[in-house]
Amino acid sequence: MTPKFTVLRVALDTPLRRLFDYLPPVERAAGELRAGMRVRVPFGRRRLVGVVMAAADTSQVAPERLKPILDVLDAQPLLDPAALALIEWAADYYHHPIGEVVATALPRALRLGAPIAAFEERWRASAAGAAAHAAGELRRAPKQRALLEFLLETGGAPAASLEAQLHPWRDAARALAARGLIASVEVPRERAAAPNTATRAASEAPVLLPEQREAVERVSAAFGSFGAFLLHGVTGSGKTEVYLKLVERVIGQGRGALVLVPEIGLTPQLVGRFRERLAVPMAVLHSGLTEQERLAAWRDAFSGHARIVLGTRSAVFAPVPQPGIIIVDEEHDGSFKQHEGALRYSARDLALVRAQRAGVPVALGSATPSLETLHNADAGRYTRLRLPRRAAHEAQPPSLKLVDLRTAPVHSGISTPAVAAIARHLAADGQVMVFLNRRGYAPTLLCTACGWIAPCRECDARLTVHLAAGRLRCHHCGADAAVPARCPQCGFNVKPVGQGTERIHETLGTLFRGVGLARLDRDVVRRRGDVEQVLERVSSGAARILVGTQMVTKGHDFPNVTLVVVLNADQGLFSTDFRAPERLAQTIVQVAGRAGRGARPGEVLIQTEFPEHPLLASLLTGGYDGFARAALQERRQAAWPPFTRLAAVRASAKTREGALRFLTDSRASAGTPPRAVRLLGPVPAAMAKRAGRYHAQLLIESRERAALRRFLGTWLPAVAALRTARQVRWALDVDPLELF
DNA sequence: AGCACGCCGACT
DNA sequence: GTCGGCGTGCTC
Repeated sequence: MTPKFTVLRVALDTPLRRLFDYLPPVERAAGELRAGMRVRVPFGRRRLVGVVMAAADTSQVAPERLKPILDVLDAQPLLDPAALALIEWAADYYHHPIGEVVATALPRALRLGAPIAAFEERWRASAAGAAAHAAGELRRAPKQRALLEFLLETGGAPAASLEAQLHPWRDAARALAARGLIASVEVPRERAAAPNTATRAASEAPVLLPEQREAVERVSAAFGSFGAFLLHGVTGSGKTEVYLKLVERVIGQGRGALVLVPEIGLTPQLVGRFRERLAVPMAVLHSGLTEQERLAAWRDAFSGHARIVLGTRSAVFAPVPQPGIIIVDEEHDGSFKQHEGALRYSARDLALVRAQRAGVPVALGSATPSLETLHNADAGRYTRLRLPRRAAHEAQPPSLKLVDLRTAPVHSGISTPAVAAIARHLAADGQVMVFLNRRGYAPTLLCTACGWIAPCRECDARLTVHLAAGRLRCHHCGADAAVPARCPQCGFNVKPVGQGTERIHETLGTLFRGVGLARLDRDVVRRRGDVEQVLERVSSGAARILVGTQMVTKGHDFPNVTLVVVLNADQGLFSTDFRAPERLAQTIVQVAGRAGRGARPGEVLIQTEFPEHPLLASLLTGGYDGFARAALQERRQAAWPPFTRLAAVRASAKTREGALRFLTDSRASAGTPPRAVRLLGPVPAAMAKRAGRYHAQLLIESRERAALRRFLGTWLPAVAALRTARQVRWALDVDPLELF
């Protein structure tokens, strides 16, 4: 029987956990509409852009309440079936309203209805225009004459270049067009992404080590079908060369590649290497782009013009027609997890799902794989490929040593042995990297008389002293105040206590006069290109000591760095967060990996008050593998992930009670949860007050992924419907990375 | 989330 | 007498 009518199920950017049914647009056949196309629809009093997820011939909604679609925005689906499947999977797995997942997947411009097919307005002179010009007309209209001349000389130009060169030109154009002397047309935009200017041919690529070749072959053998690979290569082992080779092969087969990287602003070198080696257009997506740039990159990827999409977290949703491989570089990096805002997703995990749906291999690369990934490799779900050696010939793994801060003399945060080592390496013509995960001058401003400590009014935190700027700043809410000259409590002297990168930089400057110094942290890199400038000072040798935070650990390759000093390994040794040891080990191994990448051997000094701590001991004797084995054992015994599954409901409110009340109500609405599921809490967050709001969380734990999913599926709609839910900001975080 | 409707306080 | 506070309800 033929259906009486067709409805389109549309995803709309609202927190409502359902699709909305619409009638086809008037005077258009429903058959023209396909899943993945954007439509404009009436929604209450508003008009919204949504995405058609499916067509159906019945609706739960009474027919008289169905409204017709106003407009169809796409001629072709903006989201292909694979993208829709990924979105549906994410909505289901993260228990998130599908409309918001769709919104997360699209750049803002497309969400608001911008066309994906890129057309531009081009102007050209007509034959009449040429004749008029030849006849010397328009003598009394200089603007019009200039425009006409310009168009005749250039043979036509896009509106954008007229805007740039002849502004104002619109009135003149209108006048000329009215006389038929010039005309405008909408034509397909010229390609935005220029092909990479490959300066090194593939044949000039470095010769791969046998294990690199093996990795390339093993992954290549899986082309055309799903397979997950862990590319576990020590720092400096040449993972990037493996990626490049794989991408090159995929491109050679006429397919595309998706490459995910952590925070791209910090790894300009990787983008550079792709551009240098692969002579195809590449779309680069990261958070530093303007909306226009993001849209342009998306268009390039969507049209198939850019065959390589390289981007950060949200690029996991970017279109890649005919994908051949997905690569996740530094898969352990926390920035793949979105832990704020509406949809909290792991781009690494979604990359696996996407690869599976697309039937292509996915390669997860890291020198310090996450314990989850190692566990999956152990369980045989991922194929483990090892790169145990450094690729640069002669490069040796660095030697790690601890400096016992209980016995070694320390001045301004740097121990005497560390100072001696720095002097030694500088004398031997080496470069030195000093790592401290704390920016600013000092973490505390203290009154020496009464013990007052500068607090943040809005957070349970101390203000950090930024001396050069003369400001006190909160690193949690951004609060900013002048450094007081005297204690506001007793009027006595205040002084900065403790060490930040700014102060260490200053100290090193006095200890090593005349030696070039550079600093790399969020305070010194404000604008685009700042990171490159600092890195350039290091690679050129102008700076011989680099002081920095986490930023220095990210993939930069400085062959002359022979010494790395970790100033304080102790934050994280005794954290309540069960993932803190993993993060600390990853940071230490990553920063240590910056040493000895050239011909000379590297040395790593780690300052600690707890040299006998098991984490440090296992790192020193067994390296990251040894640490990971021990840590996984502990996780198993303590029943933490990856041996159990976690989710957290996080809430914040203007009062502590408000946040806790909502979570208590949430817990109550669960009734008696299934046996496999446990609810823990609610508890206030470790730093309960942040930016003037009080944070609390309720933890959900289960031994079975499926049981957790089922429970959340029934419980969450009830939570969302709670009366108290309206009075708080809340979100579900599935597979949370940080517990606080 | 928006956006409206709907009842109770301090002001043009 | 109104402007506007946020509780409640609805969106195909």
